[in-house]
Amino acid sequence: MERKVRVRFAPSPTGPLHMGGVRTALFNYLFAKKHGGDFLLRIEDTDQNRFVPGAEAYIIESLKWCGLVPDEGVGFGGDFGPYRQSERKPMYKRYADSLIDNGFAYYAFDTAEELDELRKEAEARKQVFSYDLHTRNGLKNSLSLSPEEVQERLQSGQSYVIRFKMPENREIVEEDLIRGRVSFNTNQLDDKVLFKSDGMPTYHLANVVDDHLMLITHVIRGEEWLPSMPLHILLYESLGISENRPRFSHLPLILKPEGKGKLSKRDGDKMGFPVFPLLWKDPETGEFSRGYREDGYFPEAFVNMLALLGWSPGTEQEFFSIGELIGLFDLSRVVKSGARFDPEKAKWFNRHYLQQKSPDELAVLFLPILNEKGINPDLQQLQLIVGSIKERCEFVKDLWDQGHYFFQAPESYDEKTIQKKWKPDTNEKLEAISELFETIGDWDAANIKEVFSVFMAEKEWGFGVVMVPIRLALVGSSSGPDLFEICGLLGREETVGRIRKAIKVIQ
RNA sequence: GGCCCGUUCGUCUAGGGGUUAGGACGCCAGGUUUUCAUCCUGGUAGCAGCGGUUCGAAUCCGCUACGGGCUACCA
Repeated sequence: MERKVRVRFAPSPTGPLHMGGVRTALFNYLFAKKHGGDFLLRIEDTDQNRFVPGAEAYIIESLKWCGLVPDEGVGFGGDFGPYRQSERKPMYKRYADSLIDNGFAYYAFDTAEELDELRKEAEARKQVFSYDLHTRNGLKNSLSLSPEEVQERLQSGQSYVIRFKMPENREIVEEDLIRGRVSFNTNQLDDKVLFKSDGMPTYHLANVVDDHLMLITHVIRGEEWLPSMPLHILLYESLGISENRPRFSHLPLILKPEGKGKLSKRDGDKMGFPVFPLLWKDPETGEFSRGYREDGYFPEAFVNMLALLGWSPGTEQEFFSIGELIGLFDLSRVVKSGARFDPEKAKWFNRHYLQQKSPDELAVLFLPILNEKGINPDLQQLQLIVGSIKERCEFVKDLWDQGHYFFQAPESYDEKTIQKKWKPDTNEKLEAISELFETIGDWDAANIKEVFSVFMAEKEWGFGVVMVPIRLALVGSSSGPDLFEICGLLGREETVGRIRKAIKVIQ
């Protein structure tokens, strides 16, 4: 019988979730939903030293914002809990003991200081110390020490770790669902710690045990885990649980927009883009890191952008709803090489999703920004304004930059435009136009344009010489939507008032 | 250093023995907008290098170079 697909996203609560982590969650989610399976959230908090308060809640909120809601996990219930590894602590020792009993693992009594010393010595000789089949017999462990001494140390409560005894000269070959055949020789691998002296398992043990217990069918994780895949495979084998063990897929990393290495928080700070989904306040330093949500990105845009970073459906389609992504997603189409992140393209995606929204929707999103400035516009009027300026915007907050003059008369006028377009007779012409405007019957864009055109034709004035000055009077600069539309939206009184004010102020 | 993974326009990618090597972002130009932005049209630009296999290689193989990851009682 085919097992139900079950995948997990398993972050550590050591800080805010990185956008690379969000992408890993996304690909897991897409894969699960594509196959009618389950998507779980497991919190891997086995390192008490690196625990950061608030990080877990941040992870959960980030997933929710992106619409990647787990079927099971911390905060979401489920039958395979607890889903926080710290709460599963008692389970792991049993597995570690079984490994010892069957000769696949051993106790090691070397202190962290002793090992540190060995590493330093090796470094001095331009070598790298490795706890492995070549060195383990010369170190303090249950392989090198007599059984009596091991018993004695154990009984006296001396602290120890449990290490995996890496077998000699075995070829571990695995078919990675993204990379294809990957192989390792165990002679190159070291004896990893599985169980720490504080009684907690390391990632390797906890990960394998939990994936087994939670019936995980596919492990989809970042490429940084590829080197430990043979260890994990051997662990399943040694634990006698390899029959239904998961298949592996290793995702390419997200790289810096420029320069070397993977994308880091620093890059965002330096180049002015968020690296995290949500705003984060470091509980220790109080330092803030910007988030996509607070920067004004729509979750659909963020998810769409992330989906295409390292994956492509093979068509020329660029915009996808989450439903389309689920339908199209395929691990074999994930790219193998690392992807440089392009903040410009992220903005482009947001522009697209903003343009897709109706003026009503945008007006609702814009309203809080206006309220904060003490402006309480009529909602219907606001929708009209938004409709005329939205195509110039990438973010909701751009609506203010593009349309502030609808709510506040300009305080100053663009100096360059004055120099270029404000001629000696401009004031005179604008006064004539003000008088004209006062006589117009229906004050709407089409009619204003009509009457204005007739007037201009009669006077034989060129449009260019008055259009820009009027715009300057109304807006303060030389950009914006159609001038008559602005006049219509502003209303007759405001329009004429602003023109007359400009006549007074300029020249 | 060792091990593993990778390499198509500046960037994200399609293409997996015979293609004018396709699309998107960016950039540039033209058109529209009597402004600016949008929008439309066009353009720019790429198979890392060298060997091999083959009638034929971006595509398969090898080497080199370059990039990335791992090499903790971190995940």
